[in-house]
Amino acid sequence: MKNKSKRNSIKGIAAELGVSVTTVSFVLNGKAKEKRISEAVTKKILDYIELIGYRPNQLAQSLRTGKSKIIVFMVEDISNHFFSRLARIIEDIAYQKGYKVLFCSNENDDKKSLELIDLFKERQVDGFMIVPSPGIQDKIAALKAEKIPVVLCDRYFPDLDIDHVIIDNEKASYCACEHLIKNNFKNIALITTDVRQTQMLGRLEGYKKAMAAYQLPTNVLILPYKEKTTLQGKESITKFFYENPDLDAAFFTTNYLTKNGLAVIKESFPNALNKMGIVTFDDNELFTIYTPTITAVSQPLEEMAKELMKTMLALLKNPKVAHPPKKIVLKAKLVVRESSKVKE
Amino acid sequence: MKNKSKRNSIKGIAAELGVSVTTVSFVLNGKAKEKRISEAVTKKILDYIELIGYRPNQLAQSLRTGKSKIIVFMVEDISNHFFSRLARIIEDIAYQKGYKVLFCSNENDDKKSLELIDLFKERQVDGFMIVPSPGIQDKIAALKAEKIPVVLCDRYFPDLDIDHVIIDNEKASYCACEHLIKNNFKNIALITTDVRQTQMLGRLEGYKKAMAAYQLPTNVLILPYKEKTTLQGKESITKFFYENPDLDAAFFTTNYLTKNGLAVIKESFPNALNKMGIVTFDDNELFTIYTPTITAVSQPLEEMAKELMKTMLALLKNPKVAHPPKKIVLKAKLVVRESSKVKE
DNA sequence: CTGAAAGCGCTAACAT
DNA sequence: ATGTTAGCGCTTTCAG
Repeated sequence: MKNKSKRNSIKGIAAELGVSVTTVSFVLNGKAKEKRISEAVTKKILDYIELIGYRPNQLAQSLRTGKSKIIVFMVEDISNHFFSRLARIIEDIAYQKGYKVLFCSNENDDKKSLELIDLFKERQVDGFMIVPSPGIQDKIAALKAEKIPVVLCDRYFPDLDIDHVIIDNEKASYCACEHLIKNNFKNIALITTDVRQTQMLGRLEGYKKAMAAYQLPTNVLILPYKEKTTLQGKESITKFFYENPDLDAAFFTTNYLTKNGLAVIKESFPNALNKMGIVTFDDNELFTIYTPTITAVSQPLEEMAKELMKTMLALLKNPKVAHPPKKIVLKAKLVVRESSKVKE
Repeated sequence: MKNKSKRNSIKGIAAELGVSVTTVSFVLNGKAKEKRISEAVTKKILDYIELIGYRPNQLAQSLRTGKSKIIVFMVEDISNHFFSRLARIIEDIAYQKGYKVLFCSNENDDKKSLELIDLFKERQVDGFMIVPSPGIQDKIAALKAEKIPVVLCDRYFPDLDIDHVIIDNEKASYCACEHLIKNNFKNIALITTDVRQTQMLGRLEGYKKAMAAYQLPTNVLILPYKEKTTLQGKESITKFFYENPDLDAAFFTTNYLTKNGLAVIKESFPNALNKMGIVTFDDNELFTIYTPTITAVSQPLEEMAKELMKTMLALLKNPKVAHPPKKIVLKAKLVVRESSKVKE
């Protein structure tokens, strides 16, 4: 028997078949016709490759061509329902197009983001799809300057001309609030975080504009991002509700806040559950089976993932060429359920 | 100014500094002492590297060393809460140890699994952590034969001597059932899928044994895996409940079944919600705020991830050496909540 | 039509 | 103590 380990390379194949590596390489890359390799030789090579189940070493290929066929999808937290669902869709599209996706979580932390980006640059990934932490504007600009494909997602930097796909947060928020208002809620709280990135600012703005438009008071609770899952966070919400007994509705700007908020309501204000209007950003299947079912601003995950990949693939095709950045703004959908119904 | 693009390699640095590539390489790899490079030269190189922000090309490094520092974590569906949470923990540990993780979803489909494995082998990943689909036993054996590190997760192949980390499904299931029984439920349904892998078989077996031990009747609904999220799946559950009006409790063997089950109960049997005993496999924060709160078999995610990575790292350290496979069986925890309380 | 050879960036055995 | 050099496996230019 042959030395298997040695045969698994172009060189080995060439030696075995008595042809040159060039010929093998051409055949492998479908350039047989173009380079006018004889039918016979082509077939011989193809058959042999089939026989030994040869697959080219992607590492070597990447080193040579400078393309790794890997793209990075950096999110806040891959275990967050919103991001993991996005990731799943992106995965499918990418694999279809011959790309692998490296997922990673930056926890919305600048240091971690920067480290990760550098790490992946060393690895020569072909592009970055990033849900950016607040302070990495310069790094993103640097990537673009280096002609490395970058697409931002969920939030972006207004000062930067970088491709991005986001939703119209302000409008989505405005609509959600208006919906509550039209259902007779008059004292609506906004529960949000101290994150000062575009997505959250937009949601806050939408709320403020809606309240102003209908001349209603604003009641905003801003929680530190760090408390997103802590007991402390729950306590702050509890306190806020106690101090504002007149509230008749609550709008949560992101899914982890909603979890905490619902927990607080259940624990400390059980009566409120059916009296208060409740709307949340980010949908979840479980909201359809909650009692009451929860009204949610549902982001178009499928569409976002598609646009993201479309934009990325376009950049990948021509990374060196300057192009006007694609700024894609999608619409979210308000899924009306029981929790925001008119109460008597 | 210097030609930046050219300087970003060992060769460039060596040229710039008038030393040899070897010296640079040694310094880079912390072998300065060992190879007795002079302090002065070492410092000069280090400083220069710092200055230009040089980072070695991992691709080239990998090609040379044969190690890519990438491990694969293949799960059923990365958007499934159970798997995405596992992934998040694994990600952290891996990065700490200098590894990146490529996540992918096989949808419990053999064809997809095999394709993915081959894809990643071409990419020379260092190891595989796999939640295997039912029919890839041979492929797993082949990987092991090739001395490629593999660790299975969540389920395994009893005929194969492969490292794995799983939970004691039978016992977890038995305990859950026993808990229901002790709370006076006498007609307990098991709602499961037709997946015939160890994890599901264990859960079924635990149920059967518990029912036998307490001389209670069994009521098993087995749903096709394909219907896991379809309307069809819901209809089957509805039908099952209609045809078995005596049921006083339901045990769902996996999280997507629970979602469907709760939906069905809410839609078609709203009274049952507070009368029936309900227990589910796989915990979810939302279960703590559901009404009633839902009793769940909670898998030790943190511990699973840690053991997985520990096992993988051990293999990685010495891939060529035969070793007795580590078969790690963890215990799940029953988190008792309102849904399984004694009803009157 | 096919082959020889350079080179992607890095490591490490071998030489000095 | 530092330099020379041979590859890792592949693509591609240039020569026949």
